[in-house]
Amino acid sequence: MPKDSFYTELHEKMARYSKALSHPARIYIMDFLIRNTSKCCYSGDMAEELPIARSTLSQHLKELKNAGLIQGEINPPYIRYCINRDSWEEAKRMFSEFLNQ
Amino acid sequence: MPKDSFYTELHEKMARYSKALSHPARIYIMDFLIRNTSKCCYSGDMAEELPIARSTLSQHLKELKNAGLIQGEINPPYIRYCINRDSWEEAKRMFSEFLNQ
DNA sequence: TTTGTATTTCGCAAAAATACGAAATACCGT
DNA sequence: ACGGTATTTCGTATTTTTGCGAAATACAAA
Repeated sequence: MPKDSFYTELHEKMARYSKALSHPARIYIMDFLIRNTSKCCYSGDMAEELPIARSTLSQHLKELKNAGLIQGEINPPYIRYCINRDSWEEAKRMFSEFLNQ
Repeated sequence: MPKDSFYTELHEKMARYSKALSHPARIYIMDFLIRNTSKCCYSGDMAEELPIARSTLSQHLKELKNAGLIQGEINPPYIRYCINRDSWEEAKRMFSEFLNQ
């Protein structure tokens, strides 16, 4: 079913990525994951640094996951999060084209 | 008064710019303004293309203005909008650093 | 001074985002 | 089977965003 919208797929996608990054906690999380690609990044690692409840952090992680920017590798009871490289590359490309056109 | 927040100025700013771009209509507007730097860009020009009420468009313009991304040159009854080059350059720099770190 | 034009502001309603604590989940070690 | 641990989901409250039409604004032209 083709997207029934006035806006282009590109515009919708840009807006979706932007929205995912529109909260300082989520910027923090992405920053954390980017700077620690080698480390295991558990929810708890970030929860210790961030001044928000664990359930709230969990929601932010879910939103980033829904936007496709991150993924969680389940290893109960831990969940190791990391950047979704494909989406991240796409986001990079789109932002860079948009910003530098 | 120093910002009393856990997050850095940079993170706050990134989130603010992202939020400004978190709606397809606002992506559309920015795109329009970027592609028409030579033209006069009146609210009405965009209102004719966008499938939203003029008052709604006006609100989106206000948000982009509040985020510092655009500015309006008043020439009643017209208002000519354009990219705020300084902020735009800053946003470019910040996004590119963030995305490519 | 009245009329017209482009745009914004106001007032409101509906939807979405944000946040928390409590409860649920899912596995491990004992 | 029973706790212990890390994390998520649920229920709920508050705030913010989005959207519209009607009214207001501000100037130009007649």
